[in-house]
Amino acid sequence: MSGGPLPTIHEVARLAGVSVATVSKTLNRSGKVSALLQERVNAAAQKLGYAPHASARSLRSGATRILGLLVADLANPYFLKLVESIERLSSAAGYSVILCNSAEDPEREERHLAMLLSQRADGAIVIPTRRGWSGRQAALANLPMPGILVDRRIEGLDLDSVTTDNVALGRLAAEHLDDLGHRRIAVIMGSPEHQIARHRLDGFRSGLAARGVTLDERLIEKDNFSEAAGHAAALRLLAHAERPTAVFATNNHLALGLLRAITERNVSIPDELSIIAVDELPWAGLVRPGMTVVTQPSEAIAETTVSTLLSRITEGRSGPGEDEAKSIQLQPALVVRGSTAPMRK
Amino acid sequence: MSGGPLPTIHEVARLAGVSVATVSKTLNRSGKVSALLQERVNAAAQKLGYAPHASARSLRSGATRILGLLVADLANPYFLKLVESIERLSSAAGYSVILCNSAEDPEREERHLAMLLSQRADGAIVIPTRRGWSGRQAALANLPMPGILVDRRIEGLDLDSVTTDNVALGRLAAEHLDDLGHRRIAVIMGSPEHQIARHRLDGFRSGLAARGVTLDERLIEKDNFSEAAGHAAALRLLAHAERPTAVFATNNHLALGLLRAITERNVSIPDELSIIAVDELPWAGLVRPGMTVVTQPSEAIAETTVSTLLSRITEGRSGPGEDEAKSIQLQPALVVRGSTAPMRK
DNA sequence: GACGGTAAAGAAAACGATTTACAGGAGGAG
DNA sequence: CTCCTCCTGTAAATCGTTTTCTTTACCGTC
Repeated sequence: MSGGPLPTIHEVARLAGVSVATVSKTLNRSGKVSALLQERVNAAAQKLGYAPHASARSLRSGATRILGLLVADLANPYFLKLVESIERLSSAAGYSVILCNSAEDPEREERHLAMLLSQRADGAIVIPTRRGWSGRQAALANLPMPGILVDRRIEGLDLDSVTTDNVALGRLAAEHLDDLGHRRIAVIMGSPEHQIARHRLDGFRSGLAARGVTLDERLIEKDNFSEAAGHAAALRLLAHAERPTAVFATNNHLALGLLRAITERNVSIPDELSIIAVDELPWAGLVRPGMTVVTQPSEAIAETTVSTLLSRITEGRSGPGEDEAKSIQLQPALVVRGSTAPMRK
Repeated sequence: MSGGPLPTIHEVARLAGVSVATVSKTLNRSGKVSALLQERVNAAAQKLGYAPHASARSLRSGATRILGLLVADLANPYFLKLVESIERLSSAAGYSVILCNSAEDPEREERHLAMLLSQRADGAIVIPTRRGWSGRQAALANLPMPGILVDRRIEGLDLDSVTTDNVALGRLAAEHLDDLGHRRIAVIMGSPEHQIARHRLDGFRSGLAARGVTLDERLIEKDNFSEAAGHAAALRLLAHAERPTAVFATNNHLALGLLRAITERNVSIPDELSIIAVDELPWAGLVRPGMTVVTQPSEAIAETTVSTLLSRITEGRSGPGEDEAKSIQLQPALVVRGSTAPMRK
């Protein structure tokens, strides 16, 4: 917060006694410059505290080295983890990240996309909002820069995507509970309109079916993804005539609601009830026996996302054969802790 | 991810049958353009899907409409809340936000600052790392754009800052516990080298002193800010010969550790022990009687930060009288829930 | 009818970098 | 000695805007 105008490449050139072209070549390690002049140029740049003007550079070169990161919901701790990893990886690769939060609002999402277009970001990483994509796929499909979808896919949109294999995730949870001998199993699934919830439930159901266990449809609680919904669903389940011996909560908000109901009703975990949830959470340590969870590979997802996007950017969609959108699915993992236990005979 | 090169202002001008200057004036609502031509220009821009090239615009106009947001630790939920609010407010004011996470690493912080300088961000919002500022204040002081510090201040640095009044925060907690009649009170303070922790403790101590209560120095637990440190400190306090009747945890990681210890030792809250912490937390609902907390006014802090920075940007540090850095402190609030109760006689 | 004033539109000069195309000099071959 | 070829370094064009400065046209007034 001081100092006059910043030095330009001309002043560096003058101080070093060379032309601006030589300065540019030296700083970008492109073209041939003798060692002597390189020395002089670097010294001059250092002395003046020269920082190249990114706008001027991008205007001429056509690349901004900026990535747009458009997140559906920053408050979601899982997305936050993705944001953190993506920022770190992009930054390490020399890209800056413009962060946008759409807060599940399609209108904000659209405004942010327009802004990223104006900024001529070199690429866009998008966790799309849940709804409002019916007529708007064009907005993403027509993006003039490479784009990639994370965590959520959009049906009928020809764009790279990286997601968790949510069917496998459901199956993993199912197999664990079956291994422990549970038969009366409940699921708090969230909104049935949401693709991810459906996949997790499908995987869970088919996982049980493969072991010869049928999921009781009356023990599937459907509503939305809020903590309140999870709480209400859990209370209904606990009031059942034949109380389930295990519960699978398909999302962390739901799990939080479930835990609250359990605390209020003084249900003992895992003696009276086994519970399994999705994703590690900061407060997991609070839950006494430790939460058994199925985790999404967030770091791997971030890595795959960034590297896939960057190669699209550098390759410039050249080969006409390799041009199809990739749908990458990564595998979840089971982490067993104390909140699940063998069913008592 | 398609379409050829983006249309430029020249193509809009040609389609509308006017000069580029007229297009520019129309789109920026500056200068005089007849209604007829405005109509034609807007129609042409619309039809071509024209989006002005931000780099070209900034190069000429000198303003990027970009703010840098450099955060010491994205994983901290309190900072996350600030990030969320700052992004929303900036976006509403027409600014894009480049997000940088230094992860408490001074080196990353420095690299990010250099990047923001190169990008010619119009302003920088910085939550500085805890350490490593001894010799580096210059890096911030010499920033050529307006900058503002949030949450943490740096001694001897002439820069605007917005923080919580942490002395008041400590006092608020003290008065509440005194109102309830507690006398044997413990504090888990975190690192004594950290200014914020010291302020909170000072406020707490003087708040008690003003009521004629002396804080027992042996009940002040000092270490670092980790969950593990909070846990260890809590175990020591619970093992005390004369166990305290109330505990103040000055930070959310510490509170988490405290809660874990309490759960493990089966201490009943608030019957055996009253606890008070800092900041609302997503998992607060899990704690049975509800957490009594002193909250920092995060939304107000974000608002003040953004508006102060934006006015510095637009006013361009003109008036030589009003030029001094402002240190703004905002007031915390007490939220009483079930985790604190009157001391039993 | 000449003149001045005003408003609207356009021509052209920046902004600060990259990049292309060219110039100059050294060195070697014929 | 001349010609050709590298090899460095430079001049100048260019990217897409904004902005300044002219130009043009129109109108009312004397």
